[in-house]
Amino acid sequence: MTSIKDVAKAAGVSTATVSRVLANKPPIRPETRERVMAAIAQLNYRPNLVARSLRAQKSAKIGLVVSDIRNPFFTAIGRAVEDAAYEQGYSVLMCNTDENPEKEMLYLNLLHDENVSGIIFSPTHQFSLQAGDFHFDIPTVIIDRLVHNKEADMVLLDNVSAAYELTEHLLANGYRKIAGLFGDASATGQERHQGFVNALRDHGLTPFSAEFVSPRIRSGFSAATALLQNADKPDAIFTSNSMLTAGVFQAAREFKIRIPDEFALVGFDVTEWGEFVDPPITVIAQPTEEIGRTATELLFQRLSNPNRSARTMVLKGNLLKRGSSTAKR
Amino acid sequence: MTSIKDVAKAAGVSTATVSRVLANKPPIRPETRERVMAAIAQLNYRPNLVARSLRAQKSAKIGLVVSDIRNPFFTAIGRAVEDAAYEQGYSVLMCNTDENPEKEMLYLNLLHDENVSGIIFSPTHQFSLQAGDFHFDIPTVIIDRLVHNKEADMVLLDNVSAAYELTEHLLANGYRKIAGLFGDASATGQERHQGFVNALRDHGLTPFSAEFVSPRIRSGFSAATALLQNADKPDAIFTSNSMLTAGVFQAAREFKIRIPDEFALVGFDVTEWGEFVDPPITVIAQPTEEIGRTATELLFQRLSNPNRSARTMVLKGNLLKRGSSTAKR
DNA sequence: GATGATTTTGTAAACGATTACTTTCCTTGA
DNA sequence: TCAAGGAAAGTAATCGTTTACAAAATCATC
Repeated sequence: MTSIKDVAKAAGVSTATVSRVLANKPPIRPETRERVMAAIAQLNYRPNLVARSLRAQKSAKIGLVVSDIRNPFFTAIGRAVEDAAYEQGYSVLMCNTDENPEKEMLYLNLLHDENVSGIIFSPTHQFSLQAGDFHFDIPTVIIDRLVHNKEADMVLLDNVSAAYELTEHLLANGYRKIAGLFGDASATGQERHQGFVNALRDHGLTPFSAEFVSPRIRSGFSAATALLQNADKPDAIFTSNSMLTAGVFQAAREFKIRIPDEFALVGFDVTEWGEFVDPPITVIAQPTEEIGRTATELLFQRLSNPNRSARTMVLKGNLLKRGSSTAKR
Repeated sequence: MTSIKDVAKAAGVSTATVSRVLANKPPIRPETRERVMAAIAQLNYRPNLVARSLRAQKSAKIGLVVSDIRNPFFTAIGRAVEDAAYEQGYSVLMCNTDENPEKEMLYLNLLHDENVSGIIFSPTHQFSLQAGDFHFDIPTVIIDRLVHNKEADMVLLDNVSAAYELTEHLLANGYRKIAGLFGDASATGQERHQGFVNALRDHGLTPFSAEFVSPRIRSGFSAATALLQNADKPDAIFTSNSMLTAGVFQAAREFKIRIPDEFALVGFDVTEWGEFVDPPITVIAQPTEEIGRTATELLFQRLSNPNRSARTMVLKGNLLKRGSSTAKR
């Protein structure tokens, strides 16, 4: 392992000089600088980031803590964060919590111990409940899920409006008996429920039904099965996340119930399958790319200005009207 | 920041003793040990991993270098690697190369500079070509793509057999005019082409056509469009990766060509959309979970025994026969 | 050419852990 | 009671950087 000492020796200067050349910190005589550069090139020297991080008490790394990277929503965000970080010369440590508060705490500690400069974090429901008491000693941007904490920046979707708009779309297309399925693992489901109920209320209606279930395909499948096998069926199903949408879709196929002829289906988040199936599914598209990028930028802003007061950015979803919810006949 | 010195002072011992307690390294008098533990708990002390890593010249981190984490194949592998690493107390640094050799080199260097203990790595095509000359100074496990290098362990799919089996399935179901579309970005496409050709040859046939194109949906779409609008059409299309499969599927839908009535479609890799569309797509399922886990285990084996000679594990794909390739009528 | 100001470089102390090597403290046996 | 030997704890060097501070070199001015 060649270290800065070797370079210093080879160039006939002190380690301090080498360090200054590396950091491009004047004053350095051009001549010396060249001598050092030559030695670096010749020895193929690369600075040791660990040592640098120890000395500087920080590192060019940020942590990304999400529930599961296999969720396409988080995959997309992860990618956007990585790209934005890369542009600034930072790298990303990805952590999956599986909605498990213990794993979450473990990773938060790990990131701390690794001297990461900042954290982008989608907290579990349990964390959100106590977030007010939590002290973030590392700059942190919360994404996707609202928490009440003065210290952290946030990037969120306007879930209430998005759900409202999605519900209104169903109403505009003539659907009236609308059932709602909402995830129970985060506050997101509750906000979307709120928008759903608001829209119906503003049109003088009440939900055909509204259930909170665990955000998994299986739960969506069972709930839909129950709804659709009843004599009194809904004419539309509103789902608050793509797992539930998938479950409902599978139930429809299993029981050969045609969409949208027998019932309309709408949900959240762009997925590949949702575009490829026939009919494709109407959804609220979250601007994942923008969320990831914005969160990362917010983080870098805070890194360069630690005293700036916390900001919350609320982004709008984008309604993609597709075949699963065409006008009722 | 509380350091080991603070703990030592609080417990009335030297830093060496604290370190020994932490590492659980006898000899330590039970009484002292307890005093130290108490101080640790009271000060809420957490060892600084950066300092530890600098001193030990290694870290409990491994790097994962893949082309794009948004590719479901790599997402699944990433998740499996993370889980396996987590069990050993390791964390994972994920890097996307976008098939770009420069980015790849940059990340390989970064991982080196971060003192990662090992690397799991899916190399670009360009890297593979020169891999023989490359010296891995960090234990490395290559996945997905064959390279010729004595130093690295490898976990691969038996692509030739898998493609052979997939082609035979088409033949068994009565298809004869089979076109092949293969990715040109890695050796994987070539191996699958090999299996494809072998199977046809062993049945006295030749490909209806065989093209190497860039592994993107768009390429699949154009290639399929050209194939299907010709007067002399294939009765089946074999694709070597899921991007191409998607492109072909979209082309079929765009031009209202029915699968499998007008042509059968088969490919590689499990995707959500491939299961959800009607008919679902016949594919070779790669054991992603197993690939990730095996690679990680191989890495840990090497970490504990650096002299062990390099191993290559070849895993079998699993043919999932589905609606897109039912017997020809 | 001496003086002081300015530019350039070097010295050495951190950062927070680990660990070879010493030192101190007990036991034990004669 | 003392010596020897082992157990327990301490001292200080080390990992590879960065950076106050000190020192040296350079330059301009009179």
